[in-house]
Amino acid sequence: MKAAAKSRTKVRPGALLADLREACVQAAREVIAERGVEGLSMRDVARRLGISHQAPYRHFESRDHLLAEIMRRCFADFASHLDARSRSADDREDLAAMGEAYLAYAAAKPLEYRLMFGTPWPAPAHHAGLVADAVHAFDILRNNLRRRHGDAPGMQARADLDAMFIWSALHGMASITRSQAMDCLQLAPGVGAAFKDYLMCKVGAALEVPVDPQAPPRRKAGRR
Amino acid sequence: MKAAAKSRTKVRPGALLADLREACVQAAREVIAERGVEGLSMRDVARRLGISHQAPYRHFESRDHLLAEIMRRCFADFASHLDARSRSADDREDLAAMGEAYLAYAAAKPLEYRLMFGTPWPAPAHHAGLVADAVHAFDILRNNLRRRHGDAPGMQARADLDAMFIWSALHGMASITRSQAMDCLQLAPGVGAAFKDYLMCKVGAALEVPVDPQAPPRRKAGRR
DNA sequence: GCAACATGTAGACACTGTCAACAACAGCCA
DNA sequence: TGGCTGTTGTTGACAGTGTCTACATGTTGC
Repeated sequence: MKAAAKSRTKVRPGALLADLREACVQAAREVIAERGVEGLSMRDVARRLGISHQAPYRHFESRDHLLAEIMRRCFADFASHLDARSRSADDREDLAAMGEAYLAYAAAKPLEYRLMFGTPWPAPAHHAGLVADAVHAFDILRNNLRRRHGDAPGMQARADLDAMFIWSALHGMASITRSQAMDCLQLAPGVGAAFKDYLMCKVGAALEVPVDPQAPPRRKAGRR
Repeated sequence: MKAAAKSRTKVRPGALLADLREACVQAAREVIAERGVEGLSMRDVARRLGISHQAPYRHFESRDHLLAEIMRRCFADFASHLDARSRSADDREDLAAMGEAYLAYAAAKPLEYRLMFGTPWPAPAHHAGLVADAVHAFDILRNNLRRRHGDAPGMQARADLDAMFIWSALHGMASITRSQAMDCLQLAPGVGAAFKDYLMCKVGAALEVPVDPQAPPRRKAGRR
């Protein structure tokens, strides 16, 4: 044990820092995978690595700082996952691919998804360069819609509204699916399987319909 | 102190149980309101009530059981809030009123909303009659849509799909708004204010559009 | 009156995050 | 070569947590 640490430091000074920091992050991700975010404990991380309970504090100011670092990586991973979607020249097809990629990520990595979008951000997250990756992911969506809506005045707001609408539907579906609430609702047969495609269709259709946000629909006959 | 307790038990045996149980729930809700769900602690509840740290355990098996009881009340409160919406004979108007009520509740009681829909349910929640209230709230929405779609075969599934779509959009918006993620995104001016009405319009429009969930839109020209 | 029961208290245990003091070691400079 | 300084890791504390056990007290039913 001690000899191993010694040889490590002899071979490459400073490597121990990087190694242990990285090892902490990996161990923490394992803990989260096994017991969820709430089950993450600094002492458990240290125990898994066979180091003292205070060693991780040399690399992370607090538990929340460790969590923020993990969240940062999740956002970067998520953004690059969206970037790696199958591209299409057609903006509508590209948008659909984005939606599929979003939901696929949420389904494949539910813990990471919940970490990013389902838990309140710890305070250190706001100072960890984490927001940049989050905004980058959103901009992938936003830029697609800005291309569609053009640069006319007011159209940027329209694009942002569409982006927020799409994000709401996707995030809502991802959250609801993850929560397994559907198991309690005794839905009609086939609903669970068809849910995703149905939602994507509805969202796509909603984007094609011209909307005047000032006038609530079918309140009065006048169209404007 | 002791005299008060004595007189209480003298007046009505068993009242002390109900009193303290109720007091625990109220104190716990205060803690949650002040420090969030994560900050809820049995010992803190006891301290606020001036009782020993073990007294609450006479009325709640564990912290999670206390939390489940609070969640149960939240769901009942939420369901009755939806029931108390301004009724309308027109199903579409009624649906809109439901959506407004849903979002109003999420905005007015963000902590309760997060407790119900944003945190993983503690194990005791599944055995606390809590699901019934949750399903009741969902049925308010589902019944509206079943009226609209009729009883033809397959139409129940369609109604459930619409319900899930609507819930996704509403829940997504509520979550995103609550997370204050919009503050980071540098949205175009007015987007924040218009978001809710825009989303409601889009959802309403999407419900009017006929959708064939089998065929992804604009993949091929053939409509069926 | 007495036994059974419900309720509340006190003390312990293992666990947590985090602070403070200490030890080992690297690199730097005289 | 030797000492100084800063980094890294260890050890030991402290206050906080949920929960188990043992105990006290007061009420109810026979």
